[in-house]
Amino acid sequence: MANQFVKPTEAELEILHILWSNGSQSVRFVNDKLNEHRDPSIGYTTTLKTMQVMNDKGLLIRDDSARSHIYAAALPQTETQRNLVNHFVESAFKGSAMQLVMEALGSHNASIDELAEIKALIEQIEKK
Amino acid sequence: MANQFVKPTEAELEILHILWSNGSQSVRFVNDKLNEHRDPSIGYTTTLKTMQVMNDKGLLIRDDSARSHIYAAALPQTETQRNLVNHFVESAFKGSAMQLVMEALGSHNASIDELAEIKALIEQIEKK
DNA sequence: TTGGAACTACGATATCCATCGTACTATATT
DNA sequence: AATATAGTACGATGGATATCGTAGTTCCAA
Repeated sequence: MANQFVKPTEAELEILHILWSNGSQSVRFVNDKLNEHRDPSIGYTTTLKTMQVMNDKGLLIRDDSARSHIYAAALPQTETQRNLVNHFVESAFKGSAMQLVMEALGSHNASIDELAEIKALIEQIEKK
Repeated sequence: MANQFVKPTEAELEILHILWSNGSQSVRFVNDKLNEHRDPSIGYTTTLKTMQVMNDKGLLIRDDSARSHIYAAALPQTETQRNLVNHFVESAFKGSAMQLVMEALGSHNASIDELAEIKALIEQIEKK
């Protein structure tokens, strides 16, 4: 049992999304991104503190060789999302992942291309 | 804006599952169910308190005409799950429900029947 | 070379969540 | 009737989360 999953909080997940999309970045960058579409805005030290906590939890990796520390997500996006889905399926759907799939398919708009992609994935699974 | 979604916590969701599966029940029943597969067990007053809070939040409806109060889930399971999926898609997948579908399809085992059911649903969506 | 801008560290706070203990009340048993 | 049993009400607590303020440090620019 190497990696025990640490579930990020909502605020932490937002920060992870920014780092996944933009690569390793400073607190300043992340805080600015967070506040791009937000009112009231989040204070700089709030973001700093959160990222320090995330570093302690092992969610982020910090490079403190320069004056301004640079943070990176410790796990890739897909792996974290897989863990989150596992947890969510358990708590909200009592383990029935397919029920979740049906719900997500049903009440959200899917494009033609997306539907085709999903059908392809299903057929690939069926071939096994 | 009639019904503002109240997101149940993990503990509350467990209680909701019990009420969805078993219909309206007393605190005693719910607490016993919760402890069926659990060690250490949860104290009776813990469950009582949680259900009282859920009643205040509007997650449960209480019939207190008898000495032992009877609680029911305020919303049906499917509606609550739809709200939870909406929230989850936003926070974990930045709104991309289809990415969630792919993830859930990919890393969980689906039976032949379930896959067929999903394909049928997709075709139904495509016909629109 | 010194004063301000930008950065980190960290303590403090308010709120929420899960949990429990105690006090009180109503019913059931002897 | 007296006592035990089972229920409700509710305050208290510990831990996590999100937030911010203050103190201290480093660097650059006038």
